[in-house]
Amino acid sequence: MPRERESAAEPAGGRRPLSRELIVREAIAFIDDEGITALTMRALAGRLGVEAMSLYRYVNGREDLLEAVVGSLVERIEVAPPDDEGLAANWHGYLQWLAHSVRDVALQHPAIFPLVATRHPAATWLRPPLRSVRIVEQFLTTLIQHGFREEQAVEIYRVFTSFLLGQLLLEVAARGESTAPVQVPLDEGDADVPNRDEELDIARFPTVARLRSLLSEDHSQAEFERSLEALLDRLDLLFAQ
Amino acid sequence: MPRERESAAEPAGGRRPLSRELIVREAIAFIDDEGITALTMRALAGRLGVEAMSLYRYVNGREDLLEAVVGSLVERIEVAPPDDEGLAANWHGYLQWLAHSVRDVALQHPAIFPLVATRHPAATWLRPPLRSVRIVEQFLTTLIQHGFREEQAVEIYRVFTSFLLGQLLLEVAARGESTAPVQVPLDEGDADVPNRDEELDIARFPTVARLRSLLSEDHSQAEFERSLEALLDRLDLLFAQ
DNA sequence: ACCCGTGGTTTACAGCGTAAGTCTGTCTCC
DNA sequence: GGAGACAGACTTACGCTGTAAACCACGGGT
Repeated sequence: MPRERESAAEPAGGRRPLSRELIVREAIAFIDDEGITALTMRALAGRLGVEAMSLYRYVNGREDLLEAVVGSLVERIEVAPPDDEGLAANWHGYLQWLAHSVRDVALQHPAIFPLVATRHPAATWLRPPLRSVRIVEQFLTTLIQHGFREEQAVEIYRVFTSFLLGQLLLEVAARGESTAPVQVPLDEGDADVPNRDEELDIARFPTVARLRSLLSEDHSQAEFERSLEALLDRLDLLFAQ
Repeated sequence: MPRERESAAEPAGGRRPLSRELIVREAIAFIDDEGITALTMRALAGRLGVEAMSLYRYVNGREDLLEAVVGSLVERIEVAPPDDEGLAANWHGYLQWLAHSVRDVALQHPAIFPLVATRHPAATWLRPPLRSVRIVEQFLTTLIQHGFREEQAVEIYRVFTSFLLGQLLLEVAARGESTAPVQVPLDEGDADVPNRDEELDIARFPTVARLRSLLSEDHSQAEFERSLEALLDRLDLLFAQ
């Protein structure tokens, strides 16, 4: 006798029943695969083997879906390092760990992070829908319990967040570039050579031309670590206790 | 005798003839007024007293229009400080001036800056369409001529850009919040109280609750100056010459 | 007188988000 | 067993979007 199933509504298609979580998860996968502009209600529904309007029972329209997607990613940010690594013992360790946690999520979903960055910069994390209070809470309490004054903690929160935002936005963009397939138009050959004048004008921009390869190198990882270190050192200096 | 007009095609309607520049300018004003999602080809055309399809003679579709909008804003960034202020004499002065130039543009068009930030982080400024090579060129040459090695100049460019990006994204978001009218639904009173549980849970997040006013204060201006100073000092240290 | 480029309009269409109605199978209570 | 109730999907329909394509008006140039 087969193990009982909690839902008898399985139409023998092996299709999991719809749910908000499933829809959001699939939306994330979809955006990862095909980009955010390709995400339409119908297309997403199709991927779930379902009609578009069915989604509306679980999701309050496309805007709400995107909110949920962002929320889901924010949820994945770990708030506290595992005890056994002793990272929580000093605030350097904590901030370092948090930065990497955010970075991991951002790099796992490069197509979504810009959305997170523009719709939920730290400034708006405390407005409904409250997406990440728990991160802020953890952040502030950790710093305060390590001896910072309240205003200092808040200031560090701001500095730290804007640092992360800029750094990751750039890194995500850089990676998207290097991995993106070169967009060859594959149109009819009618296209008149329009991008010749777009070519880098070596006469006008000699330095950029000379340093081009240097500029397009990807140091993201190392640079991230170094900049993070620098930020922490600076905080050390600023708030020497 | 009235001064002669260079265009005899004026249909007595007082309407300037269409042009790419005019369209882009109007699009910027539109976004400033009504936000980016409200910008549709028909709406913009209507504002120009013209039919939607007329825009397509000057603009290669909506996507191209947005590109042009971003490009126009990037163009407005001044590349070099006026000679008479002596800011170009030291690289601190130059970077400070450049940072403020970018900041001015960002704060003048808060609804557009996120678009600039996500579509044109520094990493993509060197790919066609080459939007801001001249900024990069000026940046690099200035630093190099002040004694930095080439790799240093490139690294500073990266650090500086990610700093600006994060800082301004946050500031723009913060300002948008404080000035945004509180979105009261004005629907029928049918709406069941759904945002009660969204309220800040004081029990679970005591620190955030306590520091809420501190967190929502707007120190953007002062903080921007301070962070910029700190960054420059750090660069001083790092590349002490 | 003709033509043709310039700068617009008109018409048309596919695809979007989504409001509203409808079907269908299962659960619950008698 | 029968009768609702109801959840979870599908179907239809509407208004709006971006945009392709065809169509005019008209002001010189030859």
